[in-house]
Amino acid sequence: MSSSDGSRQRSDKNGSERAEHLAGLIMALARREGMKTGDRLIEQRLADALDLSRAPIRLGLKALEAAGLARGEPHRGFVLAKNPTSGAAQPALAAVRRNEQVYATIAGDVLASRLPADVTEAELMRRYDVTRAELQRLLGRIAAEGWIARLPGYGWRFAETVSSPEAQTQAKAFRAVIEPAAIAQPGFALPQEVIVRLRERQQRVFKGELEKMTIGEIFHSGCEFHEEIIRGAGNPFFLEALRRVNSIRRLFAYRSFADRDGMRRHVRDHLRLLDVLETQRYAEAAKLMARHLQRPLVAGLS
Amino acid sequence: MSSSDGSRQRSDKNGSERAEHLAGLIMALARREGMKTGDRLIEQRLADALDLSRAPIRLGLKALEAAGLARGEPHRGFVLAKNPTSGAAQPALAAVRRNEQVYATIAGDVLASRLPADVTEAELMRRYDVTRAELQRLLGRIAAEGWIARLPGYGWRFAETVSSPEAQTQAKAFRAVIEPAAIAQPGFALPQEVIVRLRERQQRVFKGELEKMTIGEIFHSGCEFHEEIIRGAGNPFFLEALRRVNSIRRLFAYRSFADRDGMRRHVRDHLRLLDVLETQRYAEAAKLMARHLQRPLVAGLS
DNA sequence: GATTGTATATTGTTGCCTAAAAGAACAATT
DNA sequence: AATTGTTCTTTTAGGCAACAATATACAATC
Repeated sequence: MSSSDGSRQRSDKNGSERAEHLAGLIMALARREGMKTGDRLIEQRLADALDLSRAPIRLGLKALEAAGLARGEPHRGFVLAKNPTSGAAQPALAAVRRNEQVYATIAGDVLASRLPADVTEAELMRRYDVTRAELQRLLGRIAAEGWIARLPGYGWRFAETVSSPEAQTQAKAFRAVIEPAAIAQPGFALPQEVIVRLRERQQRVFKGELEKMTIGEIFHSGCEFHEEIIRGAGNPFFLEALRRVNSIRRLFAYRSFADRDGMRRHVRDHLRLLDVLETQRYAEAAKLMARHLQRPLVAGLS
Repeated sequence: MSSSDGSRQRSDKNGSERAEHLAGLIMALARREGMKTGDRLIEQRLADALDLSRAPIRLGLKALEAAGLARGEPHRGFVLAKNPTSGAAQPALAAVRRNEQVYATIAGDVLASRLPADVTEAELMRRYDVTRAELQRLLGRIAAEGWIARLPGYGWRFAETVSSPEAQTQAKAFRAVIEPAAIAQPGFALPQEVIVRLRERQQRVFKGELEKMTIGEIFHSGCEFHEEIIRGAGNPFFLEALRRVNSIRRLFAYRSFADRDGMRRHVRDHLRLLDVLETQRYAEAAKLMARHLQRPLVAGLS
């Protein structure tokens, strides 16, 4: 990609890269929340949602204003100037994606077995042209996702989980066990407001917005749905396990392409499931979930 | 504990601390493997088992010799001079444990909710009197075990998983789902040699060695048994999920005390399970496992 | 009363450097 | 043929400085 002369300084160019990144995060959040032009962007609200303080949020908002996506007036805060799903919002979102590039590249290399199981940090720094700090943050994240682990001595080792070609099937088999079982747990319950929120989002996806969404967003939305439901078991181990599987499934998702029709059917499944859950017929819901997860893969989703 | 004047330099004293640690690792391995006085300590073998190279192993062996636990002759390598389960071997093992102290302290504080959910690195450095590097390694490990996660901004957040008082029950409920399900998976199979190895170890524990083992070792042995079995499903997601649960259960294990009788019954369950697995009656084995996991808690083990 | 603007303290990052640890290759020994 | 002893190179860790990002508290404004 870039130069190979070892100079790897942070390309500060003109605008702060960090600010653009933050702007992207805010825009992505706005999209997820289904916000529209004219909606207020309240600092504290955003800060809470993104687990940050107001200071970085403010940076992002200013960058958003500079990009013409938000309008701010003194003492009155910021307001969305463009619809987050519109074309104008794309560049800001791309800033986030660019930040994910190295991650995605590594993921791809591991999936394609272009990397040995054991690697050293220096090797990775050279290969992907990143600083040690960037790499370490990245490795930390990957480690948390569970597909790399530190060796006692030097270096890291990739989990076999990921590179194996059966991983996708195995992930499905695993989910087919834990998700229905979670619903069938004694204390399972899903608050009404959660059901409402989930239904609303699924319906929004169902009619209309599907076409505008990226694969990443579609996938993310699906994960959120399932995670929200498994949370109802009140047992964090189920949630954790699903999260982990999903973070690995996401790696595959980058490669699959969208099948909009299959996805429609998929979302319909979700809506039906919500109906059953609402009436607290959990045994039935568990069966429904099991069937849902046994459906043939739709663009790597489920 | 130690001084509070902020001076926290690596106390090199006389002997290298690292070497003692390595010696402890070797001794612990020798115990696990059931080695006896006179057995050879082959460098490459040890290096492979501990995922290290020969250089650090050699350091550990020298430290072991200095402690009188191993005897070495030129060009003939090292030989165990004491039985690893004997009292003489205790100090070396303690060196490893000392290294775990901070980890255990943090674990205890989290379990007892003496720490807030969100913490900063500086706070932890002050509280536990460790350098940043030590802390980062520790946090990395804890993050890999899944009970802390980095926040986007400053600081870290502990998972609710751990601090909740129901965690133990929830871990059990989760295992009661995945372990039998793993055995019931279509392609489940356990190689004969694995069964033999597991049976051998369980029998060794059953008669005799139980009394000599520490709680940590007993727990470790139990985990290994279950992990080895779930591995038979050939689906790494099951194994990973169990590993993660176990690493959290280990935190509780520090607090529970051993009930030797309950453990005998427990090991008997294991042996019976192996018998059924050997004859490939997997459906039956799955049921047996389910029952095994529903037994009342025995000193936090199962 | 909620939200924004601003100032300040705290926290984490980065780069540089030296030292120490680990890995790899090969010769020597049994 | 396997294992140990030795040497050499690569890789990581530690500490410290300056710096950048973040959090927090409080005043100002709507």
